[in-house]
Amino acid sequence: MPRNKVIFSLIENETDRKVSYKKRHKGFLKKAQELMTLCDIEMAAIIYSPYSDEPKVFPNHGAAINTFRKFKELATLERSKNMVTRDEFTEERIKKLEKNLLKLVRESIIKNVSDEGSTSNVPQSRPSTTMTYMIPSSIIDPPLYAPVPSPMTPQMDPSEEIPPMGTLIQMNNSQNYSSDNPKSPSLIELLNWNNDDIVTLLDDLSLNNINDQDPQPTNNI
Amino acid sequence: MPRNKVIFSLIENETDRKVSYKKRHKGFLKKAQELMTLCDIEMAAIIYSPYSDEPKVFPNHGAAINTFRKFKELATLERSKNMVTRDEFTEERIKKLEKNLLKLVRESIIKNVSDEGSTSNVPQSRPSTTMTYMIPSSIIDPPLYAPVPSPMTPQMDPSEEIPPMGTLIQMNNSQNYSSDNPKSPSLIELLNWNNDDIVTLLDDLSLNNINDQDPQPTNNI
DNA sequence: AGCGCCTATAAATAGTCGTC
DNA sequence: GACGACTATTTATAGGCGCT
Repeated sequence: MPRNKVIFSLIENETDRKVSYKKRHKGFLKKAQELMTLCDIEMAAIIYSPYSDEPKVFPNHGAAINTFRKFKELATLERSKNMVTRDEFTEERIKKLEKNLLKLVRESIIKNVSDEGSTSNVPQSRPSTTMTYMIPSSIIDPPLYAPVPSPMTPQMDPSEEIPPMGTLIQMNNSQNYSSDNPKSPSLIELLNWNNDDIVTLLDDLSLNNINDQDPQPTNNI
Repeated sequence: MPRNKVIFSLIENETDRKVSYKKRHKGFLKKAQELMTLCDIEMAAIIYSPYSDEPKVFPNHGAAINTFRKFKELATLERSKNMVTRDEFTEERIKKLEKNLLKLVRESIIKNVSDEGSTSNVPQSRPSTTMTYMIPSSIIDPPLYAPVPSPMTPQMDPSEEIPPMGTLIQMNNSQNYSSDNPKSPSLIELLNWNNDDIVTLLDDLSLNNINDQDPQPTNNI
């Protein structure tokens, strides 16, 4: 800008460009610092350049992170980048967990009935214990109110979509079970899980650095 | 800076401060634009001020998001803000799932043994099926190689830390089980889960917006 | 108080030169 | 070629003024 007026386009000469970058980078940071200090505002900046291995983060790492946090579209950014909120993930997990546990319990029962006495999965040097265990029929014969497959059905198609427990399936023979018929209990109920169990199962304390403050009013978002 | 030299501290007078902010804000963005264009670098900035409801995002929303993505400490930021990567979440889920399933299976067995014949959880109008089910002793008596609690132990302390299946516990009596002793099978193995089952259980296609590119080489990080 | 405009002046910096 | 220092200039902008 001195000597010659600046041309607002890429500096073609690589050497000149680097020199200019270094000068302007320094000036830019100074301007940023002035703006921040003189006017008492919050700001952050990142500069990636070919001239440094690390990005320049203004005003510093921690402050920049705090500022980025406030960027209200950050959640959208993360969702599209292989990240989800804990609540979203947890909800999906519960559904999937219940569905798959149901399937696995069924398969496991079928397998153990047909292979009765087999302990191939258990170390031979360890004794096995045979216990009589009440299997609620709703686990074996779901979906409730739907045609009951034989327990000896060889193997369920893994790709088969199993409706969630508790879902009422419209019967083919249109026989109507009225509302006095109890609803199928969910697998979670059958396993005597309560809400605390679920929370315990899905909550991970090691990931909780709980400092959700957002103390600032929305007037400067 | 003209007329009077600038004093590098907060402008106390509120009116002057706002005027100065407006001028400097404009100048700052111009400097940023020049730096970006003349030197061909990638950068982004956010400015929160009391003088605008929306933060000023430079150079624009989408570009800023892309730049923030590159900020390599973003994962740390998210972890502390109730967000985790899918892999981190999945790994923790597997551990927690196995641990809690183990506990629940134990409790369920204990409950059903002591309340044998009870079908309180099952609709009375539906028949129950009693099946003989081989319970591997390692489910009942874990941790394997550790002191074995009585199956009739009333109720496990929910806060009790259960070592992951497959972890070898050093015995108190120092009796050494050499390596020819089979390793405790994991609960997942006992349930006849294979890797595909795990993936199915934990993978959620609806959350996969797979666009993991990172096409840029690391020279401008 | 909040503007837009003006202007004098402080700051920023492109180009140059000399060293390594 | 990459710096460091040194200008000569261009830019940025504080303070003023007038208007609303």
